[in-house]
Amino acid sequence: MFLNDELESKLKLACTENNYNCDNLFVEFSNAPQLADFQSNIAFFISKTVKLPPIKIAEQLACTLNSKNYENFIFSIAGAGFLNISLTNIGLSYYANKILINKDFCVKKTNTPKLIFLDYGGANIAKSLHMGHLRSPIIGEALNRLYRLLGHKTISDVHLGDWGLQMGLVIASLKSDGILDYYFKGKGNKPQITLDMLNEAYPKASLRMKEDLIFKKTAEDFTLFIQQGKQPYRKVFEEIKSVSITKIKQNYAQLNCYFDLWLGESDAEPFVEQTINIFKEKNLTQDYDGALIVNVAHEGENQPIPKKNDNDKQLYRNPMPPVFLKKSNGADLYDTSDLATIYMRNLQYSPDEIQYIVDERQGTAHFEKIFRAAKMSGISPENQILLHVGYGTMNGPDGKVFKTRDGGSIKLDDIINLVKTKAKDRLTENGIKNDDKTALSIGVAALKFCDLSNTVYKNYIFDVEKFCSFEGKTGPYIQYTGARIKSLLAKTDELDGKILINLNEEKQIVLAIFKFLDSFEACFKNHSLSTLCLSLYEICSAFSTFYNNIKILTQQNKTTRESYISLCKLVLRAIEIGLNTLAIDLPEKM
RNA sequence: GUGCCAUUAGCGCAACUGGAUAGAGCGAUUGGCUUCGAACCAAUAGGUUGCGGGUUCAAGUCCUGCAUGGCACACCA
Repeated sequence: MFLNDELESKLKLACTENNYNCDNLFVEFSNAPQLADFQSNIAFFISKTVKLPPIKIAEQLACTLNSKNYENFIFSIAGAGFLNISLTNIGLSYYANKILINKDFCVKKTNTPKLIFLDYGGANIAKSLHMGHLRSPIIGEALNRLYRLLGHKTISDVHLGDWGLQMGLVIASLKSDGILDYYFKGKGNKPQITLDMLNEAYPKASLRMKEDLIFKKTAEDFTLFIQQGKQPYRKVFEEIKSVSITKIKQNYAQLNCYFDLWLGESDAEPFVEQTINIFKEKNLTQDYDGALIVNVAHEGENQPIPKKNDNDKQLYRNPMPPVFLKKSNGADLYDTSDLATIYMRNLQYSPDEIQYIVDERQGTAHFEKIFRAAKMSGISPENQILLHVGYGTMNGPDGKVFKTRDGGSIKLDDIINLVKTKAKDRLTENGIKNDDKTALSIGVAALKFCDLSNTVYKNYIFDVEKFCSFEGKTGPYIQYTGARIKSLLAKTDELDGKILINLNEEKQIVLAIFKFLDSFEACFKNHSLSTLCLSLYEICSAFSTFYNNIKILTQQNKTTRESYISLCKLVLRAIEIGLNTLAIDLPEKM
């Protein structure tokens, strides 16, 4: 916590003076805010080793502490043995000013900066982005910014899905429709491959594959040909890739998501052979019906369960399937490219940590085995952290993965247009001169804040209404508070004054800012932005109360007026830092 | 079948290492714009934290059993 070091050292001193052991000493925000601002439960711990009731111990500590006459704090006791700490107005004012003039807003930087490699986005080439692609870039971008704010270095890679069977499927489908005659038969003019063609081809091919085994085989062959660099397959692949990337970049930019690297699975291809050789040299590979596998199961894992009927699928106790380095037809797989990618990243950047922001469903089992394989082979050095930040699925009202009525998924473009239109209507309704950029930033704020407010690993119910709701605990409410402060500050040119806290309304703002500063650590630890979202809301809520009850610019007393204005600046700065971390814009007017 | 995750107010969600009377938001009811921006503020109602046992001074939180739901489980990504 922001005041932890200071309060804990005071408490430690008091413990020492009373000859108490101060293990387990920590200070937290009060659970009974009507009684105090902070609390410590140290007396409960001390009473385990000392034969005294906790309340007596708390009393002694409070007495010792109060005898020091600290001007910023008052200590008291309550309940069974809580040691309560309140800030005086002098204390509140002191810290408010300290934060205001600090260039980092007193955001605690890390003592051990790391190089963190982030893998998020994960769009697929030849497939337009849909609802299922929302969370990874939103969460990834926010984590990226959080890490940098805390003093870490980061590299972000969009890691496009451009290397699997999907590519073979799309090309096989386009070819059978005659679109690729120029490449395959040398007939006609070079075709302009469009996004619409790709969007149509993939689902069609995907369906066809399930019934048409010859087509499936063709697609698998094509996939292999692309991977082998055979023409014209490779050329068509490159063509499709460049068409897709343009569109994907646009989509991500609308969400304020940017990447240092625009690499894909295919970029690890030059490292595949070396990667596989490492496994072979260490005798980690096995042959499995012509496929090349690595067994990563530990003792007792992946035990086959006897089948009831011969036709049943083989199931396993404590499932932990092997890593597949090569298919029996010689093609590479998801596993192969992920391992080669780790090898490549370590060769080029050797990060301290690699984080994958990937859907829990497709990630949990997969990354566990990939990480095991990477450690077994030494592709990932022992001290490198490999982490899968798995996020929950967006479910429909039935609790299952969200599907539209026709069984499909909503396109990302449609979602963005929806929230943007809704925001635009609202701007017009309020008589504010508006442009597409502002409308987009408000709509996207609603969407992103809604998503980031949820605990990252939990599934949540996708609700269109909620995604574009602008009132209450929402992104636009935060933006609105910021815009209102900006507009107010534009009306005055008074110099900054010292913040002097007197009113409860002011106190609540400062306490909310303490919580805000505290939230970064929790977010870092949990790889989740929900605590930051909440504390940002609490600042805005406290400010709105203040704003409604107190007249700022017309305040007669100059010192008080200047203090109010500085308090506004303090809040605005918090909003700016918070929204910037979440990668949400702050419009001038809305 | 095996494993992982979830279950908290009408709804969708919070609750920091186990701490005090489980919290805001939406929705509902009510009040507040002649005053710095009403995407706002204030107030009221709303709970046996899925069920049972256990550990503890203290359990939504830890352990255990059960119920319900979701997800994953061999050459898709």
